[in-house]
Amino acid sequence: MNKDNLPVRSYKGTRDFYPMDMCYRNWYFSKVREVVEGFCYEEYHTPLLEPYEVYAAKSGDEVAGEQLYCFEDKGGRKIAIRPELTPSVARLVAARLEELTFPLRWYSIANVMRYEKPQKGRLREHWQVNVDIFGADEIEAELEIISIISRIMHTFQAKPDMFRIKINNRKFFTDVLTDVLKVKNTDVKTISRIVDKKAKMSQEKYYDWLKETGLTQDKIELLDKIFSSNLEEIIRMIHIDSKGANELSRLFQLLDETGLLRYCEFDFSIVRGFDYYTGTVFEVYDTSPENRRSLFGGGRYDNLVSMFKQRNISGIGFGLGDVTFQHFLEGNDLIPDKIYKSQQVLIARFPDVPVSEYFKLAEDLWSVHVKTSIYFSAHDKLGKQLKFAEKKGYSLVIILGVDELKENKITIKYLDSTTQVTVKRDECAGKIKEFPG
RNA sequence: GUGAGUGUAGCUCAGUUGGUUAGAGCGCCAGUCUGUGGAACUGGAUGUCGUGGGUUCAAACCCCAUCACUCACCCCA
Repeated sequence: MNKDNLPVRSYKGTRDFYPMDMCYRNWYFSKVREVVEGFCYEEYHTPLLEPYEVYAAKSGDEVAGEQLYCFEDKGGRKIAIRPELTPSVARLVAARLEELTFPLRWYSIANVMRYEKPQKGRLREHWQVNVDIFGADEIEAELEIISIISRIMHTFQAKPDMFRIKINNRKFFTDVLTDVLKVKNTDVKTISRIVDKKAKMSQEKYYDWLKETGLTQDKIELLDKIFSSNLEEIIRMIHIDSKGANELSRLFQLLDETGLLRYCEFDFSIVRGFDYYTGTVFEVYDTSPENRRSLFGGGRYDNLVSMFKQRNISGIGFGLGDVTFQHFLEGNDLIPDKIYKSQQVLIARFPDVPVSEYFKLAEDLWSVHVKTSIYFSAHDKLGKQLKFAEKKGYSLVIILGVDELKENKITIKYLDSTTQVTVKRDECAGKIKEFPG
């Protein structure tokens, strides 16, 4: 082994997709695509690179700062690799604001990168399905998004007890904090950060942190009471007319009426990291403790398009990450074997038959869309060629030796059994088409 | 960036209180079998024991450093 050889591993936190991995990925994406296109969503695609400023303003400190891959291009422009898709799609919408017909239903499947320490369910590069609605202020847009999520889960045969859609509302959260807890507007963000982490830290640490922000003991107790209350009870605690409360109760009413409520629950601790969310926020969790990270995350954002244009258009959408979702599917044994596609026909070679004969045969099959390849070495023994075919996952081997050539026949050998059949050359394609799969 | 764990054949791993030539299973290659695969049997190849230093008569094993990977924290899909 040469020490000077380059490493074969992919860059830290990124994955190579070998053919087998692509079988899975294509299967997974095509199922998601089928669902969102069923809801009349249109696909778009944006560049991997965006101007740095697109993320600097709205994405949240951590993602825009530490986790952003950014550099100067040769012209001295500050460039970032996208850490998420939402600002890009907002840019697309803003650029054609005047000519687009709203509301828009758009989706994209693309890779994003964040500079972080790789661990279970979190890599530096992952593939994300991004689904958004632009220009629909109605709560029905929320309903549609939740409906798409549940249908995606249903498409993968996920049972209701395998996942939970946890819903909150940023406006509601702020109203509760400022009205019920009398927290200053400027402290809402700090407290939302702490609340966001509540589930992942110890009780003591949680209380200590809250105290540091200036929350008194009775306020902390009140916050605990809020967490142990259901949505109706919290709404009753508010004295002002809360738009967020109205949105939430209307949404849950609709979820109930449409039967989607069994997948959903109100969760006051869901606030989400991105600064741009303004209304409904939600995350989807695997109920298995083995896979603790959120599968989907999203919400409503009112001010993202206005970053690019004076006029504003509201948006709501979600991202679905492939890494955690794969863990979800594996953990629940929801990946069928049949997604790993096999090859179809291998044409075996004999040294005393000219290769042009084999090409003629192959062309007959290619022309009727039978996946076919010709063995390269004419001198390998038939046994070796069959072993190769079996290992590679071919279903059929065509045998055309001097005997068959003389009689203008070929032999089709079925690899999943021990049977074979000899037919006339011009019946070959038809016979193979009869073979299932 | 902080903390913990793991690094031995292509893969999964064993390797005793430090003791001669480094082990297994799977996989790979060849043969038994010159026009018939999966099974069986026989044989074969493959290791800077992550890297560098130290302790010792002697290191895969002990110590230090370093790198890589994994997990957790932070943040997020």
